[in-house]
Amino acid sequence: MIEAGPDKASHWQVAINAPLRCTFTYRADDSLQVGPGQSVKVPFGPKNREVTGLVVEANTEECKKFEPKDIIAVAPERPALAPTQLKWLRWLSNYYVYPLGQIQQLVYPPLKKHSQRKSRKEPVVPDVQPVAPHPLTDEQKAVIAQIELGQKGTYLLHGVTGSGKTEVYIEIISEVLEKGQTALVLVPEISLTPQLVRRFAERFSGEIAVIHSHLTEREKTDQWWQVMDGKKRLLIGARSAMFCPMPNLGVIVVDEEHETSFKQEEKLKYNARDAAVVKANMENCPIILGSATPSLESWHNAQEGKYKLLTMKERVQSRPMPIVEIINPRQDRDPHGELPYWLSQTLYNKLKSNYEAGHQAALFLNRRGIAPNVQCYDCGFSYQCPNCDISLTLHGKHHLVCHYCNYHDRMSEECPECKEGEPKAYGLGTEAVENDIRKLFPEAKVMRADRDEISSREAIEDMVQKMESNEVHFLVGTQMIAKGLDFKNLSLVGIVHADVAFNVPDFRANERSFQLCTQVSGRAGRHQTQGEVIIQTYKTNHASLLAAQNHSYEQFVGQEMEHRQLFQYPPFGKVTAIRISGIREHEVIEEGQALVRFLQGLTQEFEALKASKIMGPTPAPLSKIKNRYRYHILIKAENHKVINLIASRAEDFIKAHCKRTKCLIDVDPYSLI
DNA sequence: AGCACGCCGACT
DNA sequence: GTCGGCGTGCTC
Repeated sequence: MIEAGPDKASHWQVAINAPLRCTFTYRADDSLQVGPGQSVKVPFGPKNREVTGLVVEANTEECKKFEPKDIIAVAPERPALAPTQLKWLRWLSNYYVYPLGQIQQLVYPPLKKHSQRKSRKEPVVPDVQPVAPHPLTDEQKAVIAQIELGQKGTYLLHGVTGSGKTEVYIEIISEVLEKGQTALVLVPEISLTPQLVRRFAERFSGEIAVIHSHLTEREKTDQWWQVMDGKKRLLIGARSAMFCPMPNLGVIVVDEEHETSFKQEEKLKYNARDAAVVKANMENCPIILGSATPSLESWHNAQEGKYKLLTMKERVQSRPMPIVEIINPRQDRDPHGELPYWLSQTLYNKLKSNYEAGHQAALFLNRRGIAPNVQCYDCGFSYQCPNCDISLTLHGKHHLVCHYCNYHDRMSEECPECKEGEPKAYGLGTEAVENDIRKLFPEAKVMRADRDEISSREAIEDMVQKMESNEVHFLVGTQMIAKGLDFKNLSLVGIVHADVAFNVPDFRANERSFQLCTQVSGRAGRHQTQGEVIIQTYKTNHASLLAAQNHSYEQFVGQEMEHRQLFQYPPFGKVTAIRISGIREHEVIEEGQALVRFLQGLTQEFEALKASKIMGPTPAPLSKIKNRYRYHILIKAENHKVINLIASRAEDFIKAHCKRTKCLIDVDPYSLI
């Protein structure tokens, strides 16, 4: 009875949870309910250890080379995936050159369905009283009217900060839920605060599930099942939530679509925004990408007609945009030399009058600690990390830390090299800014928000609560305070040293500094008061800053597109990075060179690949981290099809020849550092 | 990833 | 002599 029935296959191609890109053939007993999309347990390897696998498709041809093993069982608590979900996973596997069997692990929650223990923790989704919808502005109504539900379509919602994008999402989602469908909202992890969840909960109480990485495994599992079982129909989550299988999906929203944190940098190096666009298309539902500063990729797609552009230029209740001033602190010193060197007279005056008027101010600097470098005046000695190619950052009075491997050292009184000079701190960090502000405003409450101060979710809550209740006068922080926060009494924002953002060897540096300045200044004066923003920089004529000053996305995008086109960078071409690292530098170089030679041979061999470029291996800007030397190979090509062809051949070559180094393929990389 | 197989140094 | 280091190769 080995013969399979006419309508039921007995042999299946199964993707295994192992770093293998090929599928394996298994036989299913008649008693098992096996089909494509089903999770199964199979024996694998010489000891027949039990691993999970994903049934991809029925096996068509008999192969005599091996005897297929039997599928042990259908995996418990793993409902079979819908055809569209399976198709999407296969797309991810192919596009990002990553084994399907390992992607499968992202689809299911980490624990068993029901726990015995009762949780004493706060519920993940707050219990709130329903609130009536805000009246919509004409612009919001116009945008909503253009979004067609029930069919596929990608919409780029470009709305200035404070234009009320969230109200648009809420309106669309309520229509989708009314039709009995489900909705997925993806937001950057950092902005997934209870404030945001509460806003949705006030409109859709009892319908919401939330998934992000700060939940416990139990909480995550429970939320996951609520969605899979159809008990909760609106899922709000960070990028990983998009793997949760949602029945009858009616819309996807990606808020702050330009955010680089949508790109996962490890394992499956996917971009959640791009993957969401593909998912929505496969599910045949609309997707809305929202941002005040759209990524150049999305903007380009809108210009090409692939995405439909929706624009909101007005802030709700006609609140004015903040006034932005660009100042060179070197040319705006206080005449008596009493202010810290980093603080311009103008910014100080504004901080002072703003404080005296009873308003809050925020100072932004994208660097932690007291100073990023400690050097000896006499001999030039500088404290370096022994494991990484970077100087140690000073924290507190004499505590030195490496921000990459957490190496600790203590700063000595005299120079460890020449024994004569005295080590001195160079450069600036949030801790130093905080100290200086405390000295300048001894009566004021100063709070610092960076990774050293705010490490947990509760700490963010605490910070938000203290800001909302006006317990804080000055907030000093990094990235953390740039995104999504909305404080009524915050009317002044200072960007302490904007140069940090664009002095990075990366083709997206300009884009990032424009986004940063725009997003940070969007924090100022969102309510009654006129907001003010001071950008301190040594490059007062930097084009990205001027565009941010004018609140002109068009101005920025025009000049930046030219630059990208000139160098064939995205969105005008596709890039893939291969990151090579190893303990011995010469091995990294040798294997990298071998890989480059192979790929260059490949591009010359085939006519279709002639236009693509293979560059490197070049040392990464951070050439050593945790005692591993790091090199890059960059592949540039005109479209993804070519990239994918080269990348999959690279993958094969790496498997066969790169034995002494670790090689990772990063399709559409976000950081080249 | 895991696990076996195989080839060399340093131990009871 | 053999125990175990990890380089190499395979997994339906």
